[in-house]
Parts: sequence; C-alpha cells; structure tokens
Amino acid sequence: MTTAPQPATLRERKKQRTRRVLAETAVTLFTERGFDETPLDALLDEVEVSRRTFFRNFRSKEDVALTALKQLWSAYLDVLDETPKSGRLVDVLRDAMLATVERMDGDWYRRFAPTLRLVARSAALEGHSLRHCAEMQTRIADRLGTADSLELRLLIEFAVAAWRCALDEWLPDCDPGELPACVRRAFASMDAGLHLEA
Amino acid sequence: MTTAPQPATLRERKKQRTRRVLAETAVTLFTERGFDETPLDALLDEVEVSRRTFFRNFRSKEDVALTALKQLWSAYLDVLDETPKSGRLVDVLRDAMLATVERMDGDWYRRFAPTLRLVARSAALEGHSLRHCAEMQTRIADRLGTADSLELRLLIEFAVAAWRCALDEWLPDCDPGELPACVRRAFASMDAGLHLEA
DNA sequence: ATTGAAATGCCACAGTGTGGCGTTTGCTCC
DNA sequence: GGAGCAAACGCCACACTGTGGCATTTCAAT
Repeated sequence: MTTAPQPATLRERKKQRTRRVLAETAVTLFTERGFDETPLDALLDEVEVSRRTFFRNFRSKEDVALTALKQLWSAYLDVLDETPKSGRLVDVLRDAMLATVERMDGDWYRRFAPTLRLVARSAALEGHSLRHCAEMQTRIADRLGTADSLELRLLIEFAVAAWRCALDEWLPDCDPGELPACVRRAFASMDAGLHLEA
Repeated sequence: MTTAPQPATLRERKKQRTRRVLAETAVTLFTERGFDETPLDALLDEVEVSRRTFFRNFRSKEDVALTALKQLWSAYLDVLDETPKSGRLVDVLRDAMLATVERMDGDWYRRFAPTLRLVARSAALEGHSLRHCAEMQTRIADRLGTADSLELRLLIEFAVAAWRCALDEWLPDCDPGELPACVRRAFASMDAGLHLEA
C-alpha cells in the first residue's frame, strides 16, 4: 500500500486532491481521445482548474499522464532503501521490484494499466517514460554503488530493461495478479537471452 | 565510409545540401548556445531557410540535432542486413556495431562527438534519443526474429544498453580510435555485470 | 477578527509545429 | 532554346505548450 501520510492542513489536502483528480481525469480523458489528439485545455476544462495552477502541480502534459508510473518508481526507490544488499545484485533489484509491485493498491493498478497503454500509443509519452527510467537508473546507481563501475551500470540497465520487458508481457491482459509472474519470468530469462544462438 | 550515392539530379543535390548544412550548423550552434536555450529561428536565420522548408526536411528541432545519431543507426541496420547470423546473437549484434563504427568517416565523427555531448546536457534530446533507440530495437527484432520471443527481446535490449554504456565510456575523450575498444569492453562486461555481487 | 502567506485565476508572451497558397526553380519534352 | 509541369520554397496564419507578472481569493495563525 502506498500510505499517503494524510497531511494535517486542509489547504494541503485540497492541493493533493486537485493533483489526484488531474492525474485520474488525465488518464481517462487521454484514453478516450488519445494523448496527442487531446489538447491540455480539454483536461483543464474538465477538472475546472486554470492553466497556471496545472503547471504548478505538473511539469508538463506528459508528466500528468505518467503519474502512476512515477509513483511506482518512487515507491521502488523507497523499497530499495529498506532492502539489505546481499547476494547477486540483480536478484536484489528484482526482489525490490516484486516487493514494490506487491505494495501498490487496487486503485493504483486501475490507473497504471491504462497508463501503460497510453505510453504504447504515443511517441511523446514513450520518450518521457524512457527518460524517466534513465533518471531512475542514476538514482539506483547512487543507492547501490560504492564506486561507479561499468559492470554496475550494465547491471542496472539490464534490470530496468527486464522490467520493461515484463511490462510488455503483462500489457495484453493487465491482470494485477499476473504482474509478479511476468517480472520473475523476464528476470529468469536474462541469462538465456544473453546466450541466445541464431 | 558512408558512401552518399551522389544523386543525379541537381534539385536533389541542393536538397541534400541544405539538409547537411542544417544538421552541421545545428550541432555547432546548439553546442555554443545550448539546445534548450537556442530558438529554432536562430538556426533558420543562420542557414537562411524558411521554417516551412526546415520542417519539410526534419520532423523537429530534436530531429536535426540528432542527425549523426540517426545516420549511425541507419548504417547499423544496413550492416546487419549484410551480416550472416551464426553463433551467439549478442556477438552478431556486437560485431555489426563494430563494423558500423568502422565504416563511418572522419566528418561523421566530428559531428557525432558533439552530438553526444548535446544529448548528455538536454533532457529533451535524451528523450528523443532513447525513443529512437527503442524504435531501432523493433527494427533489429524484425531482422533477427523468426518468432518474437522474450529472450530475443531481452537480448536486443541488453545489446543496445551495452552500446549506450560504451558511448558513456567513450564520451570524455571521444577519440575515434578508442570507440571500438569501448564497445568491446562493454560487451565483454555484460556477463560480469549480470552476476555482480554486493 | 486581522494579518500574512500560499494558492488560484487571468493575461500576455515566446517557442514549436502544421496547413494553405502563391511563387520560384529546375527537370523534361518538344 | 522555349513551354509546360512538378517539386521545392517562402510567406502567412493558426493551434498548442509552457512561462512570468500581477491582482484576487482562501486558508492558517495569532
């Protein structure tokens, strides 16, 4: 569960509420009409907020669409901080991802699945998504690396690549119960892939 | 060598020439003033072409900046088509990249190195670059895959990731003679990375 | 209740990318 | 070498994204 710490002040709760409504409405609206085809104003009219306040809460149109994805990565980094690093690092990264996926609640899954479909359909979203992955990779490296080695960099690249492959396998059905199996399968296939023969 | 087939017609040569001048000027201009900080009009004024003709030759401001990168991938796909696929596929992909890098001429290297530095400094360029890599991955899969398997997908992800790591190692010096060694080192470290222990 | 800070809304602007349309340029056929 | 034709070009106007200034509202805290 992504436990929202229930901010004490009313003002803060209102702000969080508009953030949440914007992210949810964005996913449904973009799903209905397409990301590239839907002007931002359509979202602003729907939620009834001004352009100004939108850009105080989100960096861009892509940003709001990818909220669920970013929440996952944020949770992943949290899990990684709590994880003891022992044994093969690729297993550490995989188990952290499994634990993260386990923590997310049903509401998140209802936003995550359509988000993935949006990314698959829009080049702009794919670009932002990949860039965000790259940023997460540097964060992961900071948390793992005593020294910044080529091997470590490769390892993290491979783990994130395996994660993206797992999502591709999960995408057709998007059954929350199946995601861990997809992750395990992708990570288990890494060695076989690397040694694949023609 | 990237042998430009010398288009017979003068009209076509003029078009190619403006394309080339735009790409070259873009790299130098963006290097001097920064990609995000330089409006497109600055490039158009410098080369003296209208906005309309620019967008007939390039899809976006990012596109023109990444010309050298796209040329490399185009050459890579050509090499891959001529390559017999035998043995470990990861070696096939690596050797094809080595052969591609070998083919590029000095002029290309003079544009490629600053292009990489631009990508490292601009989030927008990094996003476009990563998306282009993703597109190339599907192209590679088409050329390799009889059936679309998880292992194949992973393999291609890993190979492209290794290539990007090689570029990161090459970036500080950007000595054309050193690039093959960086590629070999990155690909040789894949197994070690995958089995890295904490 | 008053005061101060934070959030919002409105407005204007820079920049990117697209489409229409008339004009120029170079190719081709006579 | 001239006429006709298609492609490329330049100019103009427009939609959309994202930013900054400034007045107004809303909540918090005393």
